[in-house]
Amino acid sequence: MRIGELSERTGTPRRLLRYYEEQTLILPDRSANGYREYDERIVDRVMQIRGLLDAGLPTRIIKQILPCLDKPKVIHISDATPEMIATLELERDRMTSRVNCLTRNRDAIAEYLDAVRGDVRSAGAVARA
Amino acid sequence: MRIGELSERTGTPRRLLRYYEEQTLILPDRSANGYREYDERIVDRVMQIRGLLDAGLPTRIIKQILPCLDKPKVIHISDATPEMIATLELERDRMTSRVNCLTRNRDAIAEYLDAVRGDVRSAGAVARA
DNA sequence: GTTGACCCTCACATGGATGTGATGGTTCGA
DNA sequence: TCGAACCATCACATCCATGTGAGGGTCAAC
Repeated sequence: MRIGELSERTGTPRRLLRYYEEQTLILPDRSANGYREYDERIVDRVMQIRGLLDAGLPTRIIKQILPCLDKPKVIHISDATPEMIATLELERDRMTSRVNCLTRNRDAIAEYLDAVRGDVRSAGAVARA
Repeated sequence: MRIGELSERTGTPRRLLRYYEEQTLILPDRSANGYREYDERIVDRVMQIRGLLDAGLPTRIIKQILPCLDKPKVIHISDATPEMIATLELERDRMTSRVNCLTRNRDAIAEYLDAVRGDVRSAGAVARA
């Protein structure tokens, strides 16, 4: 597919698809006329990129973790340098921290919303508690 | 405490503490000489802000969700406008998405790391699975 | 063969979080 | 009283993800 379709299917501006390519997160090939040609699988990858970006990871990090998320993992095991592994461990832990932080705060928001949605009497009861 | 101590205790540059104040995420009072004076509780709050920022939330949103995370929730229930509630619900869902995305990818990284750390035979076994 | 809808490559702009430094006031101990 | 170590404001700089648009090819349909 070409960039327009990918853009629509992923809800991602073309500009960003080109940007992700520039950051070497994706690597479309080109048809004779120079148009980018995207593989079907790239759809999922773009979604993943967006999700991670939205979760606060910079493209530099995403670029490093993407390769080890591909299903046939073993291919990439060979070229795992010690620094690479250290980076991944660190990033894994950072992601865990993020998950914890987000979960904690989301639960608090949910709890608040539940309280607000509850009728006034129950809210008053909470107030007196 | 003054800004220097808060900075050290939270690992946050002074610059950013002032920035968060400018964004009205925190509201220190001032001593006679104009120095910012921070309450003990602000330490946790700053950590929370940093965590949320790191998880990809903009200060604008953080500002909205912080009030409903304070323990005596009920105080803020009264001034909950419908738009406010809608915003919170949306943000709660966005946070859930982020948690899912992060968890998924973190688990994949962890799995990869386990595979890399494991000996070659077990990696081969995974490959054949 | 022209038009419209695609695509390309620049390149400059913006917004948000952060860095850095200039300039100057306050406090406190040597 | 002087100097170090705080603090203040202000302003400009940077990085990164994104927006926007100019100037120009490609191609299919009419």
